[in-house]
Amino acid sequence: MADEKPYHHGDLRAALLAAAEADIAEHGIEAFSLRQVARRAGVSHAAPAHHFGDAAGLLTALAAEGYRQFLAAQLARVRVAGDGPADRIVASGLGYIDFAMARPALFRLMFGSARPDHCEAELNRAAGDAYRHLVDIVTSGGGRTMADEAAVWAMAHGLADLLSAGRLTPIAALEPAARDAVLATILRRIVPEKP
Amino acid sequence: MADEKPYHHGDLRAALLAAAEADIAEHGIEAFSLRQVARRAGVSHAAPAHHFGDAAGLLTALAAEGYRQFLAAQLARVRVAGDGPADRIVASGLGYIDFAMARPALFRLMFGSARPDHCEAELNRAAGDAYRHLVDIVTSGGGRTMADEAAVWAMAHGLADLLSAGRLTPIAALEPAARDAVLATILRRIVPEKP
DNA sequence: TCTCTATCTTGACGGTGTCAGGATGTATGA
DNA sequence: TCATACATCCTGACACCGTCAAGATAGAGA
Repeated sequence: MADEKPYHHGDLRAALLAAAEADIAEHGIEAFSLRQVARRAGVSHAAPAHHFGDAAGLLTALAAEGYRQFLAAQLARVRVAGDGPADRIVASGLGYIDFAMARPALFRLMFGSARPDHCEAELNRAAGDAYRHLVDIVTSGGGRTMADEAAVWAMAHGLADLLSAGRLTPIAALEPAARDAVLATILRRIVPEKP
Repeated sequence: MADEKPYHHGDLRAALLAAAEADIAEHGIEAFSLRQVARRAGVSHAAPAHHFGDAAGLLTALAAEGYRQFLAAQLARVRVAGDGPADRIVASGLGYIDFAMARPALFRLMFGSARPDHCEAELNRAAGDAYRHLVDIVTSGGGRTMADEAAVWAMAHGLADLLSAGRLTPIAALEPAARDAVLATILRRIVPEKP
């Protein structure tokens, strides 16, 4: 009790991040408003500045958290996939697409927006971790060249971006199991040939 | 002469479109400002409203023009490509990527922004023309299934999006001829097999 | 020449991000 | 215990933004 309106929020930082993601999920990144997010979290319009500096700081922190969950989505798929190197590449691609379809606004913030500061240390590290996972998966799957890596990344990213943007509707309309099957077939096409 | 500051601009509509593209190319779509564009074109802050209604109207018209040039970039590559069906698919993909790398801000406006009204008639038609070209190229290249179409589109789009965003730097750093060779190799991997 | 209309300007309104300075709790240390 | 220091949050102000209404200007047609 006694929590009707405590002066100190408790965990305002986390609340603001959650409010920001809800806001961009509802209205899109273009309509993002720091004051709107503050209202949603029930604090004054200048409260976010103390935790994030400015609007770019909040979106940067949100994108960094996004990259961590993005990597987790890929690892979750890999964990339940077969042991073959091709299976792991396909599974990782499906995780890539899972995340993009489940959190389209966050995905666009990470890959299609200039508002986060992509040079900031925490965001850079989170994005680097995800990239290193990609390289590991591809090289352990027999990939040798720069083209192998680019092909796998671009295929997963292209499917994820188009699907999360509401294109490729015939595939997006499939039920999950059938959709996974089609996407796995496509992803398997560009798995580097075993030597 | 007598053009020091004519009250009537002459072709303000075209001037505003050019100013808008220059603006988003310099500062990104997120920093787009209608007043800034008006200043760049040398007119008052409310002048754009007469031609485009509001900011979304201007960006919608700009995106529609972008789709026309996007299709033209693909056709230009196809025109100088070999006659084989696979050659035409690869050429179209290279044109897709050409456009994204040459006009990254415009590409993002078209594919990664919710500010244009993607339901508006002119934009919808221009985007539909580009999509129909894709389907034509794929089906004439032996594609039969929904997966064939999605695979070609996603591969070209993934490469284009990543390259235009400054990722895949090892490929972006190559000189044009070498880059084309690498990209063509990647694109050829997903060309549907001849029956 | 006179009027009509498209074009552009001016001025105002509410909303936004950011900054400075003040208010309010919480923790520290005598 | 209590006073001081600090982190946290609020209030108020400023310039900028998009949009609307109303007025000024120029060219076109009668």
